[in-house]
Amino acid sequence: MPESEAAPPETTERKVRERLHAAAAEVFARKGYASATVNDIVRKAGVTKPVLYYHYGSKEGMYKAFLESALSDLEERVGAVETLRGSASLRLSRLCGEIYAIFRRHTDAVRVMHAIYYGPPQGAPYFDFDRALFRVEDSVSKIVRQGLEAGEFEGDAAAMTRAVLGVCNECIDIELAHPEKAVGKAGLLESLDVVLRGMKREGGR
Amino acid sequence: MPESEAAPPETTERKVRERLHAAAAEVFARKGYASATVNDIVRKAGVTKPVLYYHYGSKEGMYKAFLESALSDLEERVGAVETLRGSASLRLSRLCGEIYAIFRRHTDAVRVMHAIYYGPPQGAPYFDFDRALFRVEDSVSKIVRQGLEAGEFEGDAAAMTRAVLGVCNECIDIELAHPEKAVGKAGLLESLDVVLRGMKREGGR
DNA sequence: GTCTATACATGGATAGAC
DNA sequence: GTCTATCCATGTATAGAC
Repeated sequence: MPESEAAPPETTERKVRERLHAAAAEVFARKGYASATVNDIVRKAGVTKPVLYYHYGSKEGMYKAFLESALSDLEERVGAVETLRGSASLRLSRLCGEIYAIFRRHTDAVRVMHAIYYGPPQGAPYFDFDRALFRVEDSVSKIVRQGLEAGEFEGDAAAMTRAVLGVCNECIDIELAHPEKAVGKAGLLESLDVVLRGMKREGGR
Repeated sequence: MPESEAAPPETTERKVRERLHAAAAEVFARKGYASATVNDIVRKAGVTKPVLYYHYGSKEGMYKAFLESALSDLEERVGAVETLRGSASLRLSRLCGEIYAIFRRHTDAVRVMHAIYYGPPQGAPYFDFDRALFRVEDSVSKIVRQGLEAGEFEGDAAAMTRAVLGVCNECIDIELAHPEKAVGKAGLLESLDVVLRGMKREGGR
């Protein structure tokens, strides 16, 4: 990033950077890191190659800036939800709803992250997804344990945490693979309710 | 599976094909489709480039053969579990256990599939994952509906199906991202039990 | 800051001998 | 069936003018 010394009409530079950022998001999401080319990105952004290198240094720099902006937003919003009050069930609903909302805001980044995190590294540069994802896991885990202490829940904390995260991820996965079959926030909360209440009929067993 | 079986002195060809297959599995799983190179595969298999082209035609043919063998195994085993009898809960446990076992047998293929199916296509050739995955989903869904009809379960069938698949995928995802944190079949069944019984304490609310 | 033109490396695929 | 050597397209990155 060059040292700009009080240059007011920087609107052009800003817009170029943003256009590159948006174009990179689309291209990386459609092709993955390895298969995405700098040519693809600059073409979509309506600039030439050296412009990308001037602003982001390399394909790698472009990629990291793209992921960084999405994941920092995730951490911020999950942190905000942690301050809410109410029953553990209610707070889990809110948290899951927020996770889903973040996914909708950053679908491109989630798709790329998903592929790299669970799949082959694709030769992509290292990126610390764990920091943000552990944040989410800890947030769920904390609410579960509070529910246990309050006598609202019963069972194994780790198994319950996995079940809650499982329904969130399942609904996100469905939408990633088949957008037309998306279940939405409503479908997610419905599945969360299954986990909270159980599938078996009351008194059955 | 090659057509002719009555050729005894084919041991060399067989071994070469199998070595290539195994090498491709490792390389695709470590690098993904786009980033994996034919050179990587032949080097690991201990053969030269034209040998791969002779047996599999192209990088694409190598890739498809690799996935096909894993997914046909998946379909076959899921079909076998469908014949079992017992309560819906028990059959769901068996099915989830089998899904996990298949994942363990074909971790490489699952990793690659996961990335392509939920993530960017990576410029990989089209492969019909849906056929096999819908088979799994239908299998779970059918048991859930039978449980509902028998009065063993209560709730929304689609939401319950998502919850069950969610715990399976969650446990698989954990192992894909952090093998050292794997919860194993036991952990999976524990989480499935959470879904069956519910997190909330009996009588609470 | 942005352009044109190009250096340089790599990868998929094949020709042709054996 | 397998080898050596090579073709050719593509991709990242940069030099140098404006």
